[in-house]
Amino acid sequence: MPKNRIPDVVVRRLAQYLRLLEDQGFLMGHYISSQELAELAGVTPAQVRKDLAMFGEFGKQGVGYPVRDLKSELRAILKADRPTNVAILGIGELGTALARYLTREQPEKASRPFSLVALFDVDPAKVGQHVQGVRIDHLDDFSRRVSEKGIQIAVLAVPASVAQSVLDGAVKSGVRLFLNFAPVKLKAPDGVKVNSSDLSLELQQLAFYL
Amino acid sequence: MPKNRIPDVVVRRLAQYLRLLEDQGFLMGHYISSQELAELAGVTPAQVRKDLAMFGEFGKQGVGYPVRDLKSELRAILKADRPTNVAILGIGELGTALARYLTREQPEKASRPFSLVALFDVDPAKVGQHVQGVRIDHLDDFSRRVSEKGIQIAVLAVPASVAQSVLDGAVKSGVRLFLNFAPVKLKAPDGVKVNSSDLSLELQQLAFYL
DNA sequence: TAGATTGTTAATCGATTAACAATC
DNA sequence: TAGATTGTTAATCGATTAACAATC
Repeated sequence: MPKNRIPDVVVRRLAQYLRLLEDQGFLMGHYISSQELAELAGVTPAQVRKDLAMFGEFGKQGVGYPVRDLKSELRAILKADRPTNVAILGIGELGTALARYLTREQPEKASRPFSLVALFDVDPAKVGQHVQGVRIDHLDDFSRRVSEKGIQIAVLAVPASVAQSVLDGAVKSGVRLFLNFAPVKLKAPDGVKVNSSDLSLELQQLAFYL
Repeated sequence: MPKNRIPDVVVRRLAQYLRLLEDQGFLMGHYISSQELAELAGVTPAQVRKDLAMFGEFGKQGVGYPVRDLKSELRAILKADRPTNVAILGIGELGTALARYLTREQPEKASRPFSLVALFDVDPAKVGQHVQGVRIDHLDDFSRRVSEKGIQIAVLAVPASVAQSVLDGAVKSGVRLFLNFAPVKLKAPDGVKVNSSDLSLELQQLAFYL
């Protein structure tokens, strides 16, 4: 499965489909058509079929996709069938909110694929405290904890001014996947993926439509 | 200026360019070339020129774009030259973090285009309390406050289960621009714009690359 | 079988990049 | 003027949509 060939936007839609199936599972019969799934997701049926066909032939002509199987295929593709270990770097207001969010109760039968395994900050007043039962370590210990705790994804909730250097350090420690909340464009070497969520950019974009 | 003709992705890059100019302002001379701006933004020079050309001829051949003028043009385009009134709906952990974020100190000369003017929740224990000096009102008062406070953008930080109905109510109250943090796909009528920021979708997308 | 829906190919659409004449 | 860089047109690229034969 050459991931380089799969557009990001397809992966995003697959995650969307999976969530829709998990949310609405109890309302559905054994099969769901591309038409029905498309309606839920707000896309075209052709797009649903194309997205799914990139990973295999999951459907049955004349009937649709078997819901149970489709869910487990999607979970496997997205690695949602196993726990993924997440660390948060920067335990300010936002980092704390994200920690709570990640450990919150999940609704009904949804899989809970993310485990919060470590928290980091540089403030001596914070180091040693606990959030949601997870200890805050000093950022200097990050490298050691990557192997100890098996950190797979690092969430950056640090100030913009230090985001790039924190990222660089984390990359050196062997982490390849990042979700960045600092309002800066980060540069990373090949093989490292950085998704960004930028509140002020989102708001600024909305303001254009005023 | 027919906004329908401007792709979303262009607006997003313009906001990015503006931020880069504001962040790096003190390092720059009077002019910046599309080449230089492109490097900062991580895009091609042709894209920078094309994006800017959609709104006018801001550059001077052989020289580049005058930084001061370009900044103020971008601010005008993005409405960052005037305050925009934002309300947050749902003052849980995330809503509180967002409130703090929106009222935080801004670095140096950056414009501060967003004013947090109102907060809403349905929990009687929260109504009447203050966050960052702003009172939490009951969501029932939303409609009244829209006109009183001139709410232009509503940030949805409510639970996923009620996000759609809260959105519907806010639309009835006359708000047209939304930033949604609930992990659900929201439906809105034409003329209403909803941007979404979905943490679990971002993480799920990263997990694909494990 | 008849009806329905998939998987896939071909057509369309839109955005990005390249190229270059205009011009500062 | 000579050199550089814009604004814009044309070429490329990639993703979305339409269409339909295969087939359950």
